[in-house]
Amino acid sequence: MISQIEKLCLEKNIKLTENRKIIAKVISKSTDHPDVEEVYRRAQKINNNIGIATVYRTVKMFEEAGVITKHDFLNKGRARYEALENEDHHDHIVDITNDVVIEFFNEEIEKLKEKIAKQHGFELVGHKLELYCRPIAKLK
Amino acid sequence: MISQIEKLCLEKNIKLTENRKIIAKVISKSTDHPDVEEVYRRAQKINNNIGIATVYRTVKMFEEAGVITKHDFLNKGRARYEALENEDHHDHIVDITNDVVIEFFNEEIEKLKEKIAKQHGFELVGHKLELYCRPIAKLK
DNA sequence: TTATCTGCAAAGGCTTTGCTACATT
DNA sequence: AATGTAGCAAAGCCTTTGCAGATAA
Repeated sequence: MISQIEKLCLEKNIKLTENRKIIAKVISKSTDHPDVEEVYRRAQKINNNIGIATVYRTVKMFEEAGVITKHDFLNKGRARYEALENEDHHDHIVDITNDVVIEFFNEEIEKLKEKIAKQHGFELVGHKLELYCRPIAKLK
Repeated sequence: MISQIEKLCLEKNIKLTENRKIIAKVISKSTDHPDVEEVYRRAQKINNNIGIATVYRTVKMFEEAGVITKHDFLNKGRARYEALENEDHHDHIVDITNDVVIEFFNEEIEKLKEKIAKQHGFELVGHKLELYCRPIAKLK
């Protein structure tokens, strides 16, 4: 089973070494937007010879090639990564109580972003939308 | 003329020393979301005895008190600040060609943010929306 | 006086990079 | 053989912090 990351790497002529395959696999299988330390930890379970510098170099490379996406939720100064699966762009709700990230997609927001950019004389090339939230307390 | 920052500090019982007044003034007068180095440079023109540690301490304090707002446009890992004037919340268009930041407000987006949070069972407590754009090339 | 603030330099956290050995073509 | 890759440790960048002197209430 080839991951989306590996597929994109092939398309973009990024050589997939053993280490890179491991890192690609770890990120592909993660649904929790792990940071570099966490990717490193998970990668080490597969091959404990891997160095953290390699993880840093690889995620940077994947990100610059547009193969994975980088986030810095809450401006914490610590990068977190996710694979970008197919074309399904999405935004994020950050549950600040439980430190959990939830993905969502909203067509209206997508349209508004384009519209606003255009109104100001710009072409939209990227964006960032994060909603910081607390779970609504359930009443008994 | 008392700035909005000073006013908020009074309300929140933040002691306004000479240095803090200078920093408040610098940020109040800036429309370009300066980073710490830049606030420091501008503050030094007013009093060249001020240290950069004081700037770091002060902007952090102002930010935690909700008196100014911190950004990290494009995840560059460098904080930039702006005063929050009255209640006029706004989002940002980042012109990546000219490295200029433009503010905008869109009522529909505001409503959608609330709605999306609610749909997912959350209460919205904050958010971040940045549109990364390029100016549309003018045709002759 | 007592608590707070400030400047400086040192330390911290995350990330990048120089170097040398290693792997792959 | 030649080019690119990896691990380690060192360096870099932005930010925070310990400390001692200065300031303010």
